[in-house]
Amino acid sequence: MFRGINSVNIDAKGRIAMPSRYRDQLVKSCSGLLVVTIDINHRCLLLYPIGEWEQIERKIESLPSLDAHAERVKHLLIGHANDLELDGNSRVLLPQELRLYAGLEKHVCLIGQGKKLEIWDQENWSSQREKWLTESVIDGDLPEKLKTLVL
Amino acid sequence: MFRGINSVNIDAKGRIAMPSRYRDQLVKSCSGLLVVTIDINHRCLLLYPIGEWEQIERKIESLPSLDAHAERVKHLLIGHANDLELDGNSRVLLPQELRLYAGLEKHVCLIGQGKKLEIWDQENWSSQREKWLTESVIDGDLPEKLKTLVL
DNA sequence: TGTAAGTGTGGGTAATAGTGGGTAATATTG
DNA sequence: CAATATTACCCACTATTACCCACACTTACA
Repeated sequence: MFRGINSVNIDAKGRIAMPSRYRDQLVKSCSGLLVVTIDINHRCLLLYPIGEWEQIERKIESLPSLDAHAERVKHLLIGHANDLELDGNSRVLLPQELRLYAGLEKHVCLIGQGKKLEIWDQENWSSQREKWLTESVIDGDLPEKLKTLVL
Repeated sequence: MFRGINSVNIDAKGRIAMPSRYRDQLVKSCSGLLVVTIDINHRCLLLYPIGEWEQIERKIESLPSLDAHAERVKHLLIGHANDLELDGNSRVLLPQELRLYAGLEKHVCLIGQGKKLEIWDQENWSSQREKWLTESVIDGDLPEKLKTLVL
């Protein structure tokens, strides 16, 4: 289970170090095999243990082929998915294509989100975070499940 | 399972190199025998391991002969299908006819899409990708399965 | 506070992937 | 059957990547 923020640097070769608290867990649960893809709503990346990803992939694949929305999701998510493996130093190499998409330069944030880690450019994350914080909550728009959520 | 993007160049003879991560898999699963045909919705090509293609071909062939849509699909897909084989350097030669259809010049993208690889001209892919990325998601139109997808 | 262990970062190097092109064999055309 | 074009099979070069080692800095603990 991923949670919390980590700030890490991308090195000249495009690698990031996996925070140490996730390492044992990742080696045990998926032998260090991960999949990274794009987030289609934000300019950030999503990082899954291979097993988690495969479940999602199966769901996406089973979507109807002739539906335009399904096709879009399939192309964006599966089309941008890349297998990764932790190296000897527990780092992963992020493909250039994806680094460009998310605007990852040097300083990035890893945001734990349960099954997955999100990878944000530091700047993008800060501004998105501010946006979320200042957004007012209008009850009318909330889905039923959210309305009844007890924190 | 094909996933992710690869940028490759078509050489002067019309060949493209199969990304290395697929090579072993292709040799094992289909002895390097592939089938390429056109995508009838986009200006790109579809590349299948021979086994996968044969399943699809059987389905297409069993479509009713007197249906106009079925006839169209049959002609376009089966009519443009070409057998390919990986050469000693793990490359395949794309027939000129199909290269022209997809507007493949020099820089192309291989997009993994589960059972198949899509072959796009770099430019076409970029613009189609932008289109998909900027398309707004209108909940009302989403198929049920997509609405409940949890990433 | 000093030492040891571990994390995050940088970078060198050998292996390999991707690319280009020569040439001989094969197919196509007139 | 000759002339031409196309394809298959090599070999060679370059850029990228995987793997390794090194070091600075933090944390843990005596």
